[in-house]
Amino acid sequence: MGKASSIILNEVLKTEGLRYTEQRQAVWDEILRIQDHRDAEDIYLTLVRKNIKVSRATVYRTIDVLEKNRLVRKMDVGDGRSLYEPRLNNEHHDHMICMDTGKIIEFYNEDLENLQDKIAKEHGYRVIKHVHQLFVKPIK
Amino acid sequence: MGKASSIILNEVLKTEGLRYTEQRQAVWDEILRIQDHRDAEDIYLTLVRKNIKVSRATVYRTIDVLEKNRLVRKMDVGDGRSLYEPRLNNEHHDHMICMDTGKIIEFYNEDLENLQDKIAKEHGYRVIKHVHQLFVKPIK
DNA sequence: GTTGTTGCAAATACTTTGCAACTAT
DNA sequence: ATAGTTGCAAAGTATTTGCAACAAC
Repeated sequence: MGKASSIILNEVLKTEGLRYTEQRQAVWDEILRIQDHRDAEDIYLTLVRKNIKVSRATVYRTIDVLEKNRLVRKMDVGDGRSLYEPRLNNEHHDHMICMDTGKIIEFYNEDLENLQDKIAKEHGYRVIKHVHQLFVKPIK
Repeated sequence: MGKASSIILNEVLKTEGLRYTEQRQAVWDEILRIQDHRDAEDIYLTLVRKNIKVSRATVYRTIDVLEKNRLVRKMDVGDGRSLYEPRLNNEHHDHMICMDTGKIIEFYNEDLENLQDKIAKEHGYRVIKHVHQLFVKPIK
């Protein structure tokens, strides 16, 4: 990947007091390259096929760091594993999952966000984060 | 449990072409008894402590049947396991999870439901089910 | 050179499954 | 009698961890 991705990564590693390694860069590059929702195994296998020396353990460990530093977003599909996607800017979105095709559509709706805050507030809480997934089927 | 719970269960078993057994009744009774969000292990252990002859396998198998027939609702907390709660009527609700205490608050908001339908529709889909969890902290 | 990082394989946590014994009908 | 159900232990799936070899600084 380009220079940009290593600058971003380096910044995160510095704030965490961690070292820069090929493996960490490779995992981050791979997540950036295909900006889709992928599981750890998929990322691992893609790297292995590219002859990059990396292990599953390192993939998981790196994703943890990236997630903690908001470079990666983790999402739970409900079938055991987790999917990951890059957080390019700080844009937030929720997911619609097509039950027929498995396609994942991202959406964002301001009213929805506000409504959640309002509901939480009515109960004396404030929303720190949320999980919102619509399992849908095509109309017709 | 009373007669009511076995009538409900029997109906489900009949539509599924399954037999009525002590174990299935015991699992369903236990879920009904404590109407809270509990994991499979908790349900299993409670039954064992009551000297009811049941296995983990049967607990999981029974929950599957109950879930498929909408007597039980499954919810994913995101930490690996699933929590289950009875679906007494057909009432639907979402969850607010307190990040400080782990307390789970149920909520239902009509506007929220409608908004989701509207968003899906705009993308050419209709919502079959959804997962909506707010991870919250107390105000002040 | 020191300390963090890696890969490996074993461990973990939750859930599912094959199969022989058992039980509802 | 027969076909479905159970318990057990083994297998499965996704992820985490201990540790010795290795690499970054």
